[in-house]
Amino acid sequence: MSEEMAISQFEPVGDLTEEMEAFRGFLKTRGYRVTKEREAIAESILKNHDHFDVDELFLSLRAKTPVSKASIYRAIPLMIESGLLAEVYLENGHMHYERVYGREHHSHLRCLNCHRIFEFSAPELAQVEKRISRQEGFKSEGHKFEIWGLCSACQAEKR
Amino acid sequence: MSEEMAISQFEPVGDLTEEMEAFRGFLKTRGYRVTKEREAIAESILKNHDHFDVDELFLSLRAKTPVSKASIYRAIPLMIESGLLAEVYLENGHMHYERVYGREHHSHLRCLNCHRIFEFSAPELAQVEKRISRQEGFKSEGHKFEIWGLCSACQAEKR
DNA sequence: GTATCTGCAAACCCTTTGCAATAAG
DNA sequence: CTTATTGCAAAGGGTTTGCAGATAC
Repeated sequence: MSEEMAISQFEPVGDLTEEMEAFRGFLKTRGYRVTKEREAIAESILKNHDHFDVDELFLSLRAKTPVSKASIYRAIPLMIESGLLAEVYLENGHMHYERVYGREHHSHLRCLNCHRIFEFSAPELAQVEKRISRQEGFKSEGHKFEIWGLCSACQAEKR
Repeated sequence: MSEEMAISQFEPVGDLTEEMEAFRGFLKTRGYRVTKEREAIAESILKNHDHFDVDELFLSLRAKTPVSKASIYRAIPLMIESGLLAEVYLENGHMHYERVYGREHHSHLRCLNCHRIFEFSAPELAQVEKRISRQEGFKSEGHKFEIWGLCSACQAEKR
């Protein structure tokens, strides 16, 4: 596990050509237009947002290439459909998203005290998804696993 | 697994004395008052709501013992704290709840087409929670696992 | 040139909150 | 009696939408 550090932290990625090209390809295939706003949004997410909410994205775009919140909200379903993003959790009344493209599938540990998100991988979850789906005649497309509680720092603090 | 049938279906439970008494006890212990509104809400949930949203609860109470939505919204955190309820998922922009008291822990299969919820139990999930928490120094308080995809009926329909 | 997309502002809708009246203990 | 709780209506706040102008193709 590594503490989730991406929120509001700049974390440049080497070459985005491939990822951006994949997104443009998705748009064209679907008959959607490749606009500078959509490119700016996707690029910002690929560059510096592993986890984010709409406001963070809006603010981080404002400096270089301002995009209205309306356009961000309209772009999100497209990015989810393209496999670039996923909704992860609701906190304080608004949704938080996570970049999926180019990252391994993982699950979350959520601290109820400091609200930080930690990530981990547990291979048996995919097996559970598979087994239960087979048992129930379900055609699964994904799963989500989350653990909540107190992180080690917050346990220490309360002692 | 059994299809989740409780939504807007009456499903009487034998004797609610014990469950209601537990809820009253919780209120008293915390210094909260036992009001007829809180009793009506808790009783309605225990009697006929395994899964529900605020509007369903509001409407089902309206006939016999009307309770305002404000009071329902104010009662929910208390019921969650008492262990009677849990938030389960956000759909169509509003929260859905599930009765916890007197039911076994289970996970959900969510059909993306018909939006029905199916339930299942997978014992290894508790083990994953335990193992990961130990590994990460986390003090866990619960977990949630969800699988989404197409239920068998919806697969057949689309064929 | 034409249909999609954008920004703006207003609309939406679920949820929360202020306040005066009511009821629990 | 005292203080928590209720219902109402208004406010809040994230998200969606109508529309006119801009832009991709």
